[in-house]
Amino acid sequence: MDVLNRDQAKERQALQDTIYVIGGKWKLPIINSICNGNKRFREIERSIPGITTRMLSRELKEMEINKLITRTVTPDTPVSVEYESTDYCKTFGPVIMAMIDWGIAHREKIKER
Amino acid sequence: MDVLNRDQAKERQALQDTIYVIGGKWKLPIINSICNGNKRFREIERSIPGITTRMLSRELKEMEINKLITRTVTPDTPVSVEYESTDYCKTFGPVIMAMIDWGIAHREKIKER
DNA sequence: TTAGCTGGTATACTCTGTTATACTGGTTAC
DNA sequence: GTAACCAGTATAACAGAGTATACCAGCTAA
Repeated sequence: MDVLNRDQAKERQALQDTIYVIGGKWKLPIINSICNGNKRFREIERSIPGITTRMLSRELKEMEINKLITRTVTPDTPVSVEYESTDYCKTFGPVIMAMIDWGIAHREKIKER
Repeated sequence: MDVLNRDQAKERQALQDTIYVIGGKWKLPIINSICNGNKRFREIERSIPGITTRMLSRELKEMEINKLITRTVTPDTPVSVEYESTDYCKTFGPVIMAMIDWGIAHREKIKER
């Protein structure tokens, strides 16, 4: 395999790795919501119309395991739970921004017709 | 809804639009492969280990319908089929690059441990 | 002539992401 | 006391993305 093909394979691998981590319908919207300052479960839920409590619960758990977010329980009355994005999570910033830009341009393009 | 929230809703919508268009396991790797100069069916197939002819065939059809790629048949003997990315498809460049960058950094990070 | 390339299609199946709906236990407000 | 909020869990079912395997017709090089 020559240098060019080695790079292509590496890039394909990297692309597929990323898809593996943030694939699915909800992970990026959740990350985006939390990065926008939403901390509470119901707050995040409301910020993403269509998501169910079950999906949100599952995704948050998985993302906590993968160190993308932290879950902090404050045992006051009433108990409050706060989710926050880790620095690692914030490295998705450029990916999310690129996708937002594309989505906005896409809508503009459709509107034009 | 105030200005800030309107923006958040717009960004979330754009993000979800993009996920809708390029979601799934194979679309971005296929786009990337074609943008890297692979034109022939088997060539693309070989460049993406693990993909089946069925998935590749299905995705290529859908992407052709959505004007992301063109399919050109040259009726020589033997018949040759060439796929090429459209300019519209190339607008995914920044998204793909951001994801490749993330994937590479992700591997580096894992290697470190 | 037989093996292997091309560009796919056909059939059947699995799997899991996703949805739908209901429910819990504790707290606060009216 | 009852309605509504919080942070979820439980159960069941579904749809479709993805896999596995075989096969086709036409061509070609050994």
